[in-house]
Parts: sequence; structure tokens; C-alpha cells
Amino acid sequence: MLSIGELSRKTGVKVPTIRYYEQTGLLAAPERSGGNQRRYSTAELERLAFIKHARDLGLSIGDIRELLDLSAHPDRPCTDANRIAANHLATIRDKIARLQQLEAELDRIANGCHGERIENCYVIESLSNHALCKTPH
Amino acid sequence: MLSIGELSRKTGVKVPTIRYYEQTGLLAAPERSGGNQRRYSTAELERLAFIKHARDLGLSIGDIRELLDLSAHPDRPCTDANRIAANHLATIRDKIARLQQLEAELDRIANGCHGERIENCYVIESLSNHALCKTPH
DNA sequence: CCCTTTGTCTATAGTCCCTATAGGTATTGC
DNA sequence: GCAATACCTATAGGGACTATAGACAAAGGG
Repeated sequence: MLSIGELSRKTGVKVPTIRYYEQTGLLAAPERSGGNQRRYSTAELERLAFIKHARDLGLSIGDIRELLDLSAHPDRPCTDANRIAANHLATIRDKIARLQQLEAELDRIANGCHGERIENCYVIESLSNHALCKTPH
Repeated sequence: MLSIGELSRKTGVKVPTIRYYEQTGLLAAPERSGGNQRRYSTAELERLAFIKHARDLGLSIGDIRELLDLSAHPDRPCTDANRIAANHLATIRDKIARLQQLEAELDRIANGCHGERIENCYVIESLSNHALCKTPH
């Protein structure tokens, strides 16, 4: 059995975050030691590792909850799991596309300033006047 | 003079957000009508448009506060404004890079499932077992 | 002038996903 | 046996809003 600190070290999830997951029902309340401290089994370690991995991939807690529920039913079709993954992939691609637009515009703005003083600073000017922008955002 | 709703329509910033900005000191408290409603001048419209543009470009409220302070001092050097823009550009590039890593991994995961049931679903398997991953994240 | 609709007011709570703090108790290692 | 470390609960904070409730104001038509 692992203490919460050991579980934290093994998974890379911070101690308060583990307690927070328990509080919100993402993790079940674990066994307790004589002195009322949490004690975790290997199954719980695996569940948390799953959560951490999914969080690292950017999945929302809601999605993760759904995936965990699914994984408890090995005989169900895996269309839902695939849908969640595909949706998230689409979200990420969308985010990348939007960030790339921002990148282009910001590059132009950040490298377009050859002024010396705020008076004629292209950064300030560009923010003041949207019409100076070359790309949509 | 504009009402808060007109200001909202002209800038694309939602009414509660405008009130929130006022509350946090990003916008000064405007004049009031006889019936205690907010009335905005053109200067205030421009300030909010600046904020909106900067927010759309992903700048934090803190950065925007700094930029607004700077723009009130036309005679100062614009090194700080350039620094803020360059830092933000770097942050965005970093975000893009990390999202692209996630994209690669998620693409692999989301399109790697040829199972029918959760039992042998590659999505679930991949999340359970980090060792299956090909790229870091 | 009245009525209705739409807009605005304040104050407060909720969102997401944690993170930090305070004040106290357990466990561990020497 | 004791100090250092880890753990406990409960609560508040953070960033940037968003939503809600209950009440007052403004604008347009008859």
C-alpha cells in the first residue's frame, strides 16, 4: 500500500490534486491507515496514471470521467472512446490553427517596431488600430 | 455618449465583461446617466478596443495593464512594449510546439484503434500504458 | 401619458482545474 | 525518545470571466 506522497511521486500528480480528484469523485475514497492516512493499492495507482496520461494529452476531466466509465465495461463497443479521442484531436488541431494565426500577426507586430519611444511604437499602434492587422483573429 | 450595450456591440466585449474590467480597474468608472447607468466616451471606446484586440491576440490582463500604462507615456522608450510582445510571441510558439506533439500522439492513438470493443480498444490501452507512446508529452 | 419591451443596475455564486494556506496529527529514521 | 517529515481537514484564492436573481431605467408605440 502506498501513502499519498508515494502515489504522488510515482504518478507525478501533486498531493493536493489527488485529494481534489477524490473530492470530486474521479478517484474513490481509498483505505485509511490506523492514523487516518490514505493508503492506495496498485489498482488505484493505475487509475491515477491513466488520468494523468489523459490530462497530459489535454483531455478534460469530463472526458476522462467518461473514458474511465467506459473502461469499466470491456464488452461495450469502443465507438464512444474513439469519438472522444477524435473530438479532442480536432479541438487540438483547431487550437493550433488559431495559435498559428496569432503567431503570424504577433510576429509581424513584435518585429515591426523600429521606433524608439512609445509615441511611435508599432506594438502600441497595432493594438490601438485593428486595421493595421494583416490576418484575421 | 454610449450606453454599456452600445459599447459592447461596438467592441465585441460582452456587457458583464465590461463591468468586470471596471471592477478590476482595467477600465475607469465612467460617467453615469441621471438614472445611474454607465455612459462611455470615445476615449473609453478606444481603450476597450485596445484591450479587446490584445485579448484576442492572447495577451494576459497583466500584460495589457502594463501596455496601457506605457501608452499613457508617449515619451518613454518602447523597449518594454517590445519585450512584452516578444515574450508573448515566444509563449505562443511554445504552446504551438507542445500542441503539435500532442497532436501527433493523439492522431496515432485516435486512428490506431481497429478494435470493436473496449476490451481491445487502442484508445483505452494507450491511456493505460504510457509505454505505448511514441512521442514525449 | 401609459404600457410593454428591452436594457441596465447591484450583488453574489459558479465555472474549470487546480494551488496555497493554516493549524493540527502521524509516521519515520536516527 | 525526539526531531523531521509527511499527512490530515477546511477554507480561500486565482485567472478571466459567465450566469443568475430581483429591481430600476429608457425607448417606442398607441
